[in-house]
Amino acid sequence: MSEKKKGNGLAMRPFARSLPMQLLRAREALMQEFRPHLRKHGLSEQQWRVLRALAEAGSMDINALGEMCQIHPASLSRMLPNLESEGRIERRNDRDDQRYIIVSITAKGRALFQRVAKESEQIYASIERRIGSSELKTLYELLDKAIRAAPENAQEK
Amino acid sequence: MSEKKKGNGLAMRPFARSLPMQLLRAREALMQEFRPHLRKHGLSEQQWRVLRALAEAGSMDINALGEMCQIHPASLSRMLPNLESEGRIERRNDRDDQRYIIVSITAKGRALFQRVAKESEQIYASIERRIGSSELKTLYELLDKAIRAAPENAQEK
DNA sequence: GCCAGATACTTAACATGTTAAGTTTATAGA
DNA sequence: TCTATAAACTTAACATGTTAAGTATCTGGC
Repeated sequence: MSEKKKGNGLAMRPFARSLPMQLLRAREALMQEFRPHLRKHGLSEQQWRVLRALAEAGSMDINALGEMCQIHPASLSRMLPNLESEGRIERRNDRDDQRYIIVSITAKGRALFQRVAKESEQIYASIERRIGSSELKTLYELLDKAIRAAPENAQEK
Repeated sequence: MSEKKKGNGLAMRPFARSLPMQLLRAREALMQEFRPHLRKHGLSEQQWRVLRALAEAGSMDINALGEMCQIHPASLSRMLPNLESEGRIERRNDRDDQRYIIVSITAKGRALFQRVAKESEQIYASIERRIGSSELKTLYELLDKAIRAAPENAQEK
């Protein structure tokens, strides 16, 4: 309103051109479609990520699971006892190094995963149709590039 | 290991091709660079979004602020009293409709915004160099498309 | 073998995300 | 005007995000 003309008077690009913000917006827009579906199965977004990671990659220690799910080990320490008491995962100490906790998915957990996966894929297919298969591929490539562009993403260590 | 060959035996595309997951990964990778910077100024990621939104768009009611910042009104109800007691924002009731709370940034808040904005832009410029200006532009376009592809993003209502 | 430092995880404290219920104010219709 | 409904916000409860501190275990050097 009372800005002269020197850019926007803000010394900063507009909020809509904040990459973290747009990534958040895009993610929230997508999750709006998935959340009710997960909720119907009694799963939080984070619990679903854990089941999915374990179903795909097998048993893992806490740090590896956290990296794969993008969930902090401290959060996992709180979540995993619940998932375990519900019989969806198991935890055991590593034989050779007692510091490590090895987490794995149970048969019950895998059965749940299969059910949820089926419906999730349908939602995903719908999203892919709307965005376009080619654009989606490009989007993945650019996201990968942005991830790799980070200073030290500590992929392995 | 013991999978036959039917895809990956998972009835689901790999985790790395989950769009919400890659959006989260990319966002986390970027925020790793911004968070220490914000922290240095005593701002949480969410507090910074609020200041930025108010600096850019002027005063707003809670719902509009929540939409712009992607922060739930319930979370804002908890955050805003803190920002207000620190003298960074102000709240007042709408004259014509007492249900609305109008939030605005103070001079002190704006001064803080300007300081943080300056450094943020430098970090952002570094990221833009690494990703590439052209790719970044394409990335924004695809993110916009993904956001618009959502069923009903309730932009206005 | 012993000890300092590193590693993996847990716990605690506080902020925020998420949902549901509650409160206040406004609006529309009888 | 009165009342039912809706809208905007708040509060509460619980899960998760985030950081720092704490515990147990391991590793390497003496």
